[in-house]
Amino acid sequence: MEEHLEKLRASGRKVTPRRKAIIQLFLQEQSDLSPQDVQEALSGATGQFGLPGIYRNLEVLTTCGILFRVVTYGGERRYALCKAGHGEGHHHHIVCIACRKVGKVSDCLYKDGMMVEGFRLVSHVVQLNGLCESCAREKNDLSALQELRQQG
Amino acid sequence: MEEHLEKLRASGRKVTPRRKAIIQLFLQEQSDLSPQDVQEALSGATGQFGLPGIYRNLEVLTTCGILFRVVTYGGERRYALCKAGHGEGHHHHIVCIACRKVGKVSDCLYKDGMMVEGFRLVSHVVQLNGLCESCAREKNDLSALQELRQQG
DNA sequence: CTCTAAACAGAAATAATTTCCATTTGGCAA
DNA sequence: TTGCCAAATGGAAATTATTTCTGTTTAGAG
Repeated sequence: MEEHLEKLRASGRKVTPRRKAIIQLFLQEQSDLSPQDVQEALSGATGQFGLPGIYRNLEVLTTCGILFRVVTYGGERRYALCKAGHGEGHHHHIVCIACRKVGKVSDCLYKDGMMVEGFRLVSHVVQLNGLCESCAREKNDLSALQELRQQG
Repeated sequence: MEEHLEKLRASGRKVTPRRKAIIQLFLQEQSDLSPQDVQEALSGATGQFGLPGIYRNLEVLTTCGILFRVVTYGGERRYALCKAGHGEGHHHHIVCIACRKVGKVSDCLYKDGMMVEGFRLVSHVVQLNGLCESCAREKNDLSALQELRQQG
């Protein structure tokens, strides 16, 4: 937790109860969450959480590198805790399709500047989906995979 | 155009004036388009195009491989003409950040099944952004790049 | 030419996201 | 510690995006 708050301070933002509650939630839930998920999870506990505030805070937490926005082909808005430490540079994430655990991918196969099909690469969006070690051991049936393969 | 209509027929869908008009639009505009862009472009020409119909058709055209949905970190809904021919398998696209030209990336560096950071890769989302040959020649000033680098 | 499943039109419902503004608060400076 | 002020909050309301529904039309097989 403290390491996350440090990122907030480093970017000149305030540490507020709301932000701590949201970070706490992401720490508990190991999955990625939509703004609606966050509202549902936090409502009741600490009074009401309005969606506007949640949007604002998810945005702030993403800006200062505490969360990242998961990329899907469907474009749904979902966030997860960024696994990179403060100051670490370019990286991507890989999400386990079974347990939603998030891993950090430091050495991306694509490097900005490289040539691809006649284009010079300037930026790239990469989101990997896979099975983490423990889930891979459990799931030797591939049926669930097929289902999830298309989700991006 | 005909090659696109063939994809429609191949998937058992009907070739309708609406669908032809949408494909035609994407053929003219070389950029990627949102449903709203499509509505604006097509309204007036052939009477009214309601957004519900546009959503439906963009979805259909995507399903049968004529369009693809561009992936961005922001999650906006934008479509572009798929560069892959009928029956071609797994591929990604690279978009020129200057002229929006789309290129096909057939041999992705990531392969499902490979191991990445302890995960077994099941699916992956890749969207590349770069400069096509002609734009790269023009733009030796990097200022525009910086601006676009974050867009995903 | 007929018939039928698929497509269309568009109103309306729903859901997602942003804007606004009055009130409160974290954290720095005195 | 206390006070200040920019930043954060709360929540209503506006806006925009997306889906659902229903009755009508049409592409294209036979």
